[in-house]
Amino acid sequence: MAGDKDDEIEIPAGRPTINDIARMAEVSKKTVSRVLNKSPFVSADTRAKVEEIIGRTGYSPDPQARGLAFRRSFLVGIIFDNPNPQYVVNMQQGILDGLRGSGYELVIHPCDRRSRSYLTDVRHFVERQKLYGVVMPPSISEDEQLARLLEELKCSYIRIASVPLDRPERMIVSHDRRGGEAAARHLIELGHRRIGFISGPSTFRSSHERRAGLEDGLAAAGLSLSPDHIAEGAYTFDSGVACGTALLSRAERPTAVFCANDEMAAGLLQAARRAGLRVPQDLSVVGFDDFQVATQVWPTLTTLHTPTRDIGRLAALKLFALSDEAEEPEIDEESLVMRLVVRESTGPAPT
Amino acid sequence: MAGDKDDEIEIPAGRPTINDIARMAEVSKKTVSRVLNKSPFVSADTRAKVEEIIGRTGYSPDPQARGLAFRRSFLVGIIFDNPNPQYVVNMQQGILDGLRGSGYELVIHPCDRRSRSYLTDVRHFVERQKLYGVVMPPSISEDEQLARLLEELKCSYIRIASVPLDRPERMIVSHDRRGGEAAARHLIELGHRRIGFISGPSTFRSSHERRAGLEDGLAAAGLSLSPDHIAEGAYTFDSGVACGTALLSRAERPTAVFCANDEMAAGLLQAARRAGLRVPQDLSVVGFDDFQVATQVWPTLTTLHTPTRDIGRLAALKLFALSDEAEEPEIDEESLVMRLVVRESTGPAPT
DNA sequence: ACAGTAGTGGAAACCGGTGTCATATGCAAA
DNA sequence: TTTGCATATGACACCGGTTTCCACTACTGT
Repeated sequence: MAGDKDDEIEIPAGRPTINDIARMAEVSKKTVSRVLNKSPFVSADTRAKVEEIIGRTGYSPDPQARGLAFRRSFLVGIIFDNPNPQYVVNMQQGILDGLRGSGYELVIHPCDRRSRSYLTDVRHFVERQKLYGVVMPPSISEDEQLARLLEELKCSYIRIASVPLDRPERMIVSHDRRGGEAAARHLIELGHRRIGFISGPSTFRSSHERRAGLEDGLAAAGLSLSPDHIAEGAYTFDSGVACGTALLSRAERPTAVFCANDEMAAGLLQAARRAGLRVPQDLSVVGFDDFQVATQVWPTLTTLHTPTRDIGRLAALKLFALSDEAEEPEIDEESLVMRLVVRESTGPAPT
Repeated sequence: MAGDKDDEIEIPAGRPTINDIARMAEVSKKTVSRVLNKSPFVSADTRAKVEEIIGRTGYSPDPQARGLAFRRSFLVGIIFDNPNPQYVVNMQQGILDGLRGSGYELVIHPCDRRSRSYLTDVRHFVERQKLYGVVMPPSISEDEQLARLLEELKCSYIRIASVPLDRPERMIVSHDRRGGEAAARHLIELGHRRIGFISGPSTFRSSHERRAGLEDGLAAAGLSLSPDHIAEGAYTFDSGVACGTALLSRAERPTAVFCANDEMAAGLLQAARRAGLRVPQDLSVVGFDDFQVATQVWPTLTTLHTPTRDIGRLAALKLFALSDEAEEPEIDEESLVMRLVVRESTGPAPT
């Protein structure tokens, strides 16, 4: 028993490791590991002692070493191709909300679905980093090839889309269709009968759903969407200008137009101004998203508020639920409802 | 020598490890490691053989194991508190441009400087992940406490700001002042003499610099900025409306106003409309940033284009240069110049 | 009193890389 | 021929965790 004068508990110099904690608590590192991983086979006394020391030293296990042993990382990825900066930032914030306090971090991976190497890039990204999971917002979420790739790589994922695409535990379905219906009801209540629609790109389901909702609402009032009053845009401001110009030059132009997003609605306002139409006296406009642009144009846009950040948070929580690390979060469906925000761009139909 | 029938080269089942490569190349794992790390002490033959096998198997080393041995990670962080989504997304894209092909990934960490735990949060983030480096755009880049914290944690960082803050190798200085001067020259050439300014929050250096540039330009023409024609905004649309309303109600109102960003310029347009002023006939407006909003308002904004994405790319490259992993990138100063984009919101001064 | 069993803790191997150090080889100089 | 040095390679420990396996308690039931 030489050198047992040194059984004083020393605080190590740098960041403590599991060995330091074990030494200070006078247990084996395995026992510390059991405490860290909440194993039931640790006596209350031992657990308390170890936890006290962990708290006092501020120890937290090294994610790399942990990950190496677990054969996975503590990183969550977001793979996206959505062109709207505000959508992206809100979604990132939401995911981080859900990750907070878990020790997981968020790694971003924007991509271009048209790129030849897109799937290979994603494969390298997920495989190399051994991601814990990924979140995919639209429209990348609708890519079945990508979903199959992640399946093959055994990487958990959550898809956010406006229609159910696969197993519900891996999906968050946004209520775009009901949003479109709310827009329709609002315009119909204001007396509009000739209601037009500017869609997003045909590759976006959200645009289809928003249109389907509009048609639901119209049908309920005995109305329908005339092919003459539909234009296909690209979710961009410029496409909104172009589609708006086209719609407003129709012989029987609509008295109200529902746009599949705010950017295009802003473009439509521009087109209306150029055509000498006053909004909302001559033309009512409804947007979708309730992003900043909705309050920065004139007149301000009546639009549907999308709870992007809430959806992001939910996505992170669902990811944890997938691997039994947490309970399936109670989905507060009400918080995901898209609410109509009435501003200046809608008014009674011209007589 | 029992079992030497098995010296056939087998392709391993899952992802290959360094051991698999070593076995297939009939060298030690250490030699493979040397090839990976470009050690000069490997013969050309051996190197070629190992590289051939690496290429054929698609092997790439595990960043976690590598990081564990190196005592650092292959993650770059971006710490930001900038409220503009488009700035954030452009910056992220730029950093990713610079990281592409390097094997590094980008981890995001938005934060709120007013939060009590902000510095602690950053410390945990950087320390736990053992980040290779971080990029800090304004205004978080101006926080000296944060810089000292990173110094203490021995974490490389690049600060992006409109004035030099510390050692140049850790800074990217944006040319906000010259941008402000260009705005001034433009307005002066159009005949404006009473030129106003809407600033950002006083905590943003960029706003000071943009104003200083404006004053440079005015001084060169023998003009100056009247205190009556200055209002302090908050870089937000609403503050632009408020400041605009204030400035336009002055007895001698300015005939042109330079806004420290586009959002506020959009707000000013709104205020002008409410005040019954036509832009640009009665009032010229110059913004700053050239973000999407600049082309989505009416009239479209004359503004200064900021090369956010290029700056982000440069930041990533500089990070590598800090640790001799790469040459100091040749800073193409010309690509960082902020160019005036003339659109509809500026015109000759009213006579 | 004597096994049988569940609860608890430790030693050693392992995850996939890198660092240190020793050794083997080739070639020029003594 | 021997020495000396630089280059090329490998053995082994190590980074900081987890898992496997085993030993040692302290209870039970008979």
